[in-house]
Amino acid sequence: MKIATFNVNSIRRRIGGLIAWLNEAQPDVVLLQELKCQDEQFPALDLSGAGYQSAMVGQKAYNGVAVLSKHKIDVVMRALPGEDADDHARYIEADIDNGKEKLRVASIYLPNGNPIDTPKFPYKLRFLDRLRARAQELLALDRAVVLGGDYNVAPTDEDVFDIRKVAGDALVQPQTRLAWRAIVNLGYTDAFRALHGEPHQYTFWDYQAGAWPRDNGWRIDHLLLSPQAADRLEQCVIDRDVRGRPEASDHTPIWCSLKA
DNA sequence: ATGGTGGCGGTGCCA
Repeated sequence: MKIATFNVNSIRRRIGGLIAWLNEAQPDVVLLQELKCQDEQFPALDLSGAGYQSAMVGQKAYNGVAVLSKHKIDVVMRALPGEDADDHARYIEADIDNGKEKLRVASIYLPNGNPIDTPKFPYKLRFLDRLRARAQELLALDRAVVLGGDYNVAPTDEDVFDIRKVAGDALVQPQTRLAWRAIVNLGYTDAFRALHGEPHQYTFWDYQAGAWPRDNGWRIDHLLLSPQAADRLEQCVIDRDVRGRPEASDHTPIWCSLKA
């Protein structure tokens, strides 16, 4: 079972490249973020033509998350509980049933949180706390759970190109990292870090200031695994070359494979 | 040190 997460930065701009990558990588499940479209604009037909069912939560111009799957999708939730006033399309949770097993997944687009002296930062921290509460509930399922997405969190200084240049950024604040660890410490495994110790392995490079050619990146897209999923973890790979293609997203896909 | 890019939607907001 191969599960990927990919912030596409507009599904309509990226649909051609996305389908090309789906055909190559052949993931079973894909968690998408930053669709930047309303429900009726989502290219479900193109995706079904490529062999993927889809479930999504759209929003005009901003945010938007989806689950794609070769197997049956049963949507469990279309928003993260805990803040009724939050109308951003940032969370979708679903069961994937391949006939042999049921996998619980969520596609998460965490708030960026910049600048940190505005209400955007406390919103990010509240979202992280709400996610911790949901992640705790999901552990009670005693099943394989994969919480994937753009967390907008660089967990350590080794996960950014130069901490000195980005020290004031919401993605590296001590409070942000503390809230991230509160989720991990419930018993979730950062799939990439479980298998790779190398520093400076990135999933996002800004469009600005030549960040990609300079490799000025950030590791902020993550796959968090419940114990039952972590037991089965086989591989975790950042498909870095996708970022270098024409009309690329500013993020690149990362995927993990779980043994049967 | 500074300015630099991209997406949406049709102006500034967001990243």
